Amino acid sequence: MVASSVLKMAASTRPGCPPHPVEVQPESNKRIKKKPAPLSAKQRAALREQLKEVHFLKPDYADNTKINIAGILRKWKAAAGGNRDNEKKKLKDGSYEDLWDDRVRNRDEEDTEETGAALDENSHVPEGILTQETEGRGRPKALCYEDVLLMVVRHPETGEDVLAMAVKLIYYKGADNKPKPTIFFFTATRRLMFCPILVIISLPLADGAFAALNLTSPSQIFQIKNRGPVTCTPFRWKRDWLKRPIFPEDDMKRQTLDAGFEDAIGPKAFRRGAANVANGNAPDAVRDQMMRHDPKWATFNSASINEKVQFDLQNAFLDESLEDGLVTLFTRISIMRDPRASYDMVPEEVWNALPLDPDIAKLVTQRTRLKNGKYRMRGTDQEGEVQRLTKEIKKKRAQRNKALRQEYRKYYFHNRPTWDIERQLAEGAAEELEEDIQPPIQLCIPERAQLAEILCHQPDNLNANDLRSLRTKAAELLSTLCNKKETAKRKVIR
DNA sequence: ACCGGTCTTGTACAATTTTC
DNA sequence: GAAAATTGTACAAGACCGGT
Repeated sequence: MVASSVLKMAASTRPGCPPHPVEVQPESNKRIKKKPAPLSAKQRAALREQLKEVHFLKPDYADNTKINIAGILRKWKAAAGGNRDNEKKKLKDGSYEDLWDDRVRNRDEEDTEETGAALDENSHVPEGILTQETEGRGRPKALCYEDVLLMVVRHPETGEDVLAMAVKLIYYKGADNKPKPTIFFFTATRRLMFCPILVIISLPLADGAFAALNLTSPSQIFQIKNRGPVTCTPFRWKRDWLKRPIFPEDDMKRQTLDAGFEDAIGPKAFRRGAANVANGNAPDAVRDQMMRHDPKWATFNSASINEKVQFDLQNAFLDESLEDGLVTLFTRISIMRDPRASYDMVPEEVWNALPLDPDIAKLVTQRTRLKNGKYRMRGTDQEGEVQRLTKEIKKKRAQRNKALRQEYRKYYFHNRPTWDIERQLAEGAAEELEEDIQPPIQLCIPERAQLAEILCHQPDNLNANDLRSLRTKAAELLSTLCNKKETAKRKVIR
């Protein structure tokens, strides 16, 4: 189901920001790296044997992974101009300081890291440098750690200590360029699949971003209680992590296609869905709160953090009841779902029957001619050209295959119902045991498989304790998963 | 025109198959 | 038996697009 996208999101697209992303290794260094000495046949066989057991690899992230949102990058450049005042003023008046506590104070930090000079934390960096920083390598405008406040709060009604989360989005929407700081509150949901807190727990654990050094497992997080008179205990992030993105662009597209939806479910669908559901179930005011908390409420200076939190948390708890609506939403989307469909569902015969693409054929001929019967081109004059052709061929083939996959999907979804009808009529009343087959979960990484199992097949009526341990388990799996990626799956030669 | 996205192209890396 | 080619995962970043 949809879970796979969640898994994918968490596992595959983490930015592997090194603790100090500063000294940028010259790219070439990595590439110059010599090829390892060739192995003997025996060694190779041994290695092959060993690799049979390998089901996952460590992700190989770029040194300086950035969020890939073109619009934001453009804004970055543009923001060097006058546009920043708005934001700066907001920060200056101290409105957010109590809630977003150490953020403001830490604002001038990258510089220290960069030069390696240990500036003391109270020293002030001139405005100019600040602006420069923001332009160049300040925080990305994606969701960063500093935008997320995870905390244990006392439930206003039950008095229980529960996890809650405030997420601040500055540039989340708007027809103009103006930042619209908006704070969303979340509490844990009973349906683990939709639980935002689960993710926010797992990612920092995998990153080691919690300020509390001995905080290393999800179960510890769930254990934290409010001690003494406080009713809110926020988890702080390590300073290094404040300006780093929590997660980058998602990769839901292919995953949801894999799950057999006719159209990929994207963030848009979620958003639209959420709005629709709220429209049906809640008065406008509540909907507005759900979609966008008025930024003004956080701007007053007099209130204490606890007041704020409490005020808004009540609304957050209200939202909880909408969870069921979300389930409904997925049901609605799922009407057109066909579990038999997948990303690449082109049958063998079709692949085999595929006529030669004239363009590709031409390129291949060209290459063959260039190679002139030789196999090894290293050092020859034609080497470069042959490589170029090889690349071109590869690209063309990839495009072609992709087009075919898409075409076939279209074709399938269009015709499938007709085929079914025809078949039914042909077979008369021959009762077909209508398979509501859940596609089996087949994932290489054990953590991913287990997690999928938990999220997809979560039992409905768990008691508080069981739910809690399941939640813990899920968070553990999720954070482990962050450090693994799938190996490539080789199919039989086509 | 701009925003918030998606699509496409290009790159690296590693495992595997093909070719000579 | 090793070089060359191909394949699949993943990341980067510009191109492109539809809605307002």
